[in-house]
Amino acid sequence: MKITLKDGSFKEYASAMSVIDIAKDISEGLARVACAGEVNGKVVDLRTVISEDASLNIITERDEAALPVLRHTASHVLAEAVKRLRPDAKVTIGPAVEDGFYYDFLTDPFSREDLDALEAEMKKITKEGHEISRFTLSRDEAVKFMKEKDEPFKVELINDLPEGAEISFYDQGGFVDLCAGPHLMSVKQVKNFKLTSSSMAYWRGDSNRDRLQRIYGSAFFKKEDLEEYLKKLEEAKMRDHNKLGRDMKLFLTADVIGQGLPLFTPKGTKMIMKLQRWIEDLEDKEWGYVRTRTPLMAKSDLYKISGHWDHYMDGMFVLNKDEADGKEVMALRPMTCPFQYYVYMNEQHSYRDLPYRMSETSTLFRNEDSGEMHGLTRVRQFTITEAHIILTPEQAEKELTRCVDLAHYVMKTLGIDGDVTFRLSKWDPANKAKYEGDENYWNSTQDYLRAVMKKNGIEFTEADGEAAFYGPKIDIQAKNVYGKEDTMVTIQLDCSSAEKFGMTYINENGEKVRPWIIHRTSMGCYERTLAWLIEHYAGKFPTWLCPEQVRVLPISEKYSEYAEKVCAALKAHDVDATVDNRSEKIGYKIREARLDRLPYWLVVGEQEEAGNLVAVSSRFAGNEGQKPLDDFIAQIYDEIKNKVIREELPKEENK
RNA sequence: GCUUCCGUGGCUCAGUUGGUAGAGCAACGCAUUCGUAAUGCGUAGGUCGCCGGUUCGAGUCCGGCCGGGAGCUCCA
Repeated sequence: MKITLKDGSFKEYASAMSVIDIAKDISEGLARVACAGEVNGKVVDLRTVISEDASLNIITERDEAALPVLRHTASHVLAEAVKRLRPDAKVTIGPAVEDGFYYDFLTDPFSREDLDALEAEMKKITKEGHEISRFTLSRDEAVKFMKEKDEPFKVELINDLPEGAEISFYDQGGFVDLCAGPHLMSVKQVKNFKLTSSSMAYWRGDSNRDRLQRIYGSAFFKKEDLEEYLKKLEEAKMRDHNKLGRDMKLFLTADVIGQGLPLFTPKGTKMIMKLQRWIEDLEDKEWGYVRTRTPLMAKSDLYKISGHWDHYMDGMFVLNKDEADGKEVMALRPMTCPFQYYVYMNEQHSYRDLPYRMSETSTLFRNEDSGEMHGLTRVRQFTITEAHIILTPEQAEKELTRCVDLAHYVMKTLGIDGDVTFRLSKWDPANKAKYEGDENYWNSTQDYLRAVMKKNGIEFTEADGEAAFYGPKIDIQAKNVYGKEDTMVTIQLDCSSAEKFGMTYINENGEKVRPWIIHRTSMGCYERTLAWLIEHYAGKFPTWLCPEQVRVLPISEKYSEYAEKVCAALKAHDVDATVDNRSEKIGYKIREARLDRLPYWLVVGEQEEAGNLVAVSSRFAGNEGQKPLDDFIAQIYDEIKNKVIREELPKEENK
């Protein structure tokens, strides 16, 4: 048998039966993840390899594939610890996930103290250092085995496995768990782990079934890696827009106003206005959009045509629902689509006019469940640069590409293009009632979007059940500091709404035909984009986006007149500048300017006033020394105009 | 909507077994007029998220509501 190692070398062994010995052999020199190997690209337990001519890679702890094995084993150690401290707890499943693992139990909630106690127990278990052995049972035997252990969830899992399947178990010296593997050779190898949090989860994700307690944790081979991971978690919390954005006085919420209804301060508003003015000009001047302004609400009749009444009722704020006093039933709009369609239909269109690109800075209302709201990323009212492009089917491919290009340009300019992933959001064939149109419609539109992305060389994932009810989407996804994913930009293909609304254009043969529609955003809603920017830059935004770009710091009140003059000159060049005129020492003013994350601050005193100079300091270069005022104005004007993203000084130098 | 944790002055927090609120920073005032990360002194600021209950007495115990976090579910 040939064993190939990651370094390219390989060893010949006489018998497949000795594969465990092989693993142990290798483990002494190279590997600690000794019972996991890769056969034909799949990570398996070496003990399952029986073929004489299998060629496999032994996974070493240096391999990425090793971490899930470690973490999965850690989850079994956790399960054993829980069973020791709470014998009545019922075990369910405990997989490795991105960055760690979890395990779900049917038991009472866990407090932080419980988690600490479990960690201590886990350490005890790993010190006991039992070997992990694997054995298999037939399905009937397995059911009997888990029934004896009184583990109903495991019994259910086993019953769902195909008949005749060989069911594997892992025994770590007393605690035995149903598991497909692979695992480490010994619990001894589980060393650097941490239980991070606990929460509730439903059995099989079904809110009608048992409520389980989930414990999250992570594990690493190296202590340094665990420490770095925990440090990263801490740092992530420091960047959390929901904390930082409030601290920086960009937005607030008020109990009496309600959940998911953020209020923007002058600073936060300034940032949003900068984004909005930029996007509107960009779309109109360079990408061929026209602008509309349509009502924030409409009669229910409109939503009945659009399909929202049937497919999106729960997500809407409905007014006069009971038609009291004979008042008409209205609803706040959850999207702009149908409104813009009526603008389109206000006149007759020729194929020569298409694509007709209508954009609107559009405020939308969505009645999210109370538990869904989060900071600025999930709110009940938000404003989005939403466009609907009416076009001929022949134009769709090119226009979809243009939409992707625009979104990409926007993200690149914001400096956040590296954070995103693309997703083809498809319907859910198992839940057809949620969607309009038949299988044919969905397959063809999904194929269309897939082809466009492939043609543009975009890497993407595909997800069922993420489509709009009227069509599939290209979604551009970004993760927040906690690793939770949100849609930033969406580009949707809709070949069905035109029919519902009776939209037409006149084709080359003079016939009235149905257009296709692209629903798209270029940046995502302003609230979510601001949140993303706060987290990406940890509040240290590129100069052009900063609500306060320059602060002029007179050394004493004697120079405040000159400071005001400098400030006025900056403002005349569209720079957001202020003067700190307080009678504080210069060191104090500088400290505050830094803590406020200002890109630039200008110290002015006797020398500067005499020479019409400013002493420039910045987040990017520290103390840049004295410059003529006009030079500085030219420099920052250019930086703002071109939306330059300057590199920050390293942390040590910039505290 | 569900589970769980949390809610003390603008911010960060302290407040011992229930005895009637305290610090630092910020703010404000006065002094200081200062050269690249904290000048000094003083003043003011809280019905302890809201409502109700237990108690002679509740920031502290109990219940409900509102709001915030994490996770689940949902997400056009």
